Amino acid sequence: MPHPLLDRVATYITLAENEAQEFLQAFTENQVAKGEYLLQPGKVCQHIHFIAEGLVRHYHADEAGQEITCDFTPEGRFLTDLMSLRSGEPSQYAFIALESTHYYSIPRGPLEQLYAKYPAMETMGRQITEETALRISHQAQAFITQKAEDRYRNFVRQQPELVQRVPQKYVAAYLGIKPESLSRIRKQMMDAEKP
Amino acid sequence: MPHPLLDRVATYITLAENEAQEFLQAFTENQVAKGEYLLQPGKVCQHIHFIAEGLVRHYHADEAGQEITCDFTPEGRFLTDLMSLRSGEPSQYAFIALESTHYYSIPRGPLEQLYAKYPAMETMGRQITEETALRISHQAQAFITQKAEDRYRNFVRQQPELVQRVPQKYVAAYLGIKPESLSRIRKQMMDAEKP
DNA sequence: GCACGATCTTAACAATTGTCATCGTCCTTT
DNA sequence: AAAGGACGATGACAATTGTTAAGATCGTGC
Repeated sequence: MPHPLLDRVATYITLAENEAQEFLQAFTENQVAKGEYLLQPGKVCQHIHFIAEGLVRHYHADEAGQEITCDFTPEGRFLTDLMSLRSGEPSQYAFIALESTHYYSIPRGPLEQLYAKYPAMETMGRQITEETALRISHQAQAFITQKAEDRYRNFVRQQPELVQRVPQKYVAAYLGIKPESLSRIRKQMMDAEKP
Repeated sequence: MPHPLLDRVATYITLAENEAQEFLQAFTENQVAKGEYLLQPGKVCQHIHFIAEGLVRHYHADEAGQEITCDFTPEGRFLTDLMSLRSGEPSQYAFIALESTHYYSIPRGPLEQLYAKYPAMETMGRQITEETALRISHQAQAFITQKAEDRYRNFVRQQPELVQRVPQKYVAAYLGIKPESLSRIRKQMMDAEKP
């Protein structure tokens, strides 16, 4: 029987039926409504989550207490704060649902046990971490080399669904600009399209 | 006998003497002069490097063919392009020595063999990858939330040695601004200090 | 030592983005 | 239906950074 989490795992490694069951059983199944937290601000991140359905916004509060949206996780991707997970200290981030979200969670301890028992799973974990690092790295590149309009164009091109699903003020925060600036950029793009 | 690479490994895992020797023997020892490449542009990255002494600049060429400095690796840190290493495709990056650099390199194959033989080494590899991801993530955060002057202040505070060792035009590129802008920012900071 | 090129500084002006204030729309709640 | 609030659009002005050009300084090689 198909399962979104096992489908994703299958893209990395092949598990025997009993291994797949043991893997799944280490996870809990959860559901949050729009506006509810997967990780509350100031709490310790103790799980790795897999988003089966829905959309999550990552943010953190800077020194001035401002919310800074830094990423979105839609269905099909993993989600955690590696720093907090490893150190056990409170996370600097919060995860909040932009849509009703269905997800699976595994605590660090059981995950480490699976890693120890099945080295292939650790290999998978390392690959997922690497991919996350690459995603973040690519985003950082974009910030260094591109101006806001180019970042927005690329965001629209690379994740067109998200443009529809994410309120513009969060898109603006993700792009590192103010909502007014995003409005201005969108207008310029509209004007340029239809002279 | 102390060895910079084993010293670094010892901060993650404890190796038996024979394991340490097997680990070391999988590496080759290398030396490049200032201005020489550890990874030439357009080549496949086939190794993970450990910088024992020296300083390396990472850059990549964007669509317009411009060099974009994205990071520096001083002595004591690991260095690779995970994307190219994993895919076997040409790297989008180049690594070039800013100073005479002494380093150790291990190809992907032997590393994977070590991972398979000693799961603790894979654990270490995963941790190093996570740390790299966190470093990059933190840098991306800084770009989203801070203006250029703040990014420069933090760079000076966090890596004061590098400010001395890296030519300013590369610092500017790393900060995502033009050399002229960095000059202006430095002047403003000097003026503010000594009125 | 000298000359050359690379690097850094400085200044004026242009482009981009931020800030502030206002307005309209849509949605929710009553 | 009315009131209120969140969201987005718009415009004027300020702050930041880019662009261009010129000159100063430094190091390197001849």
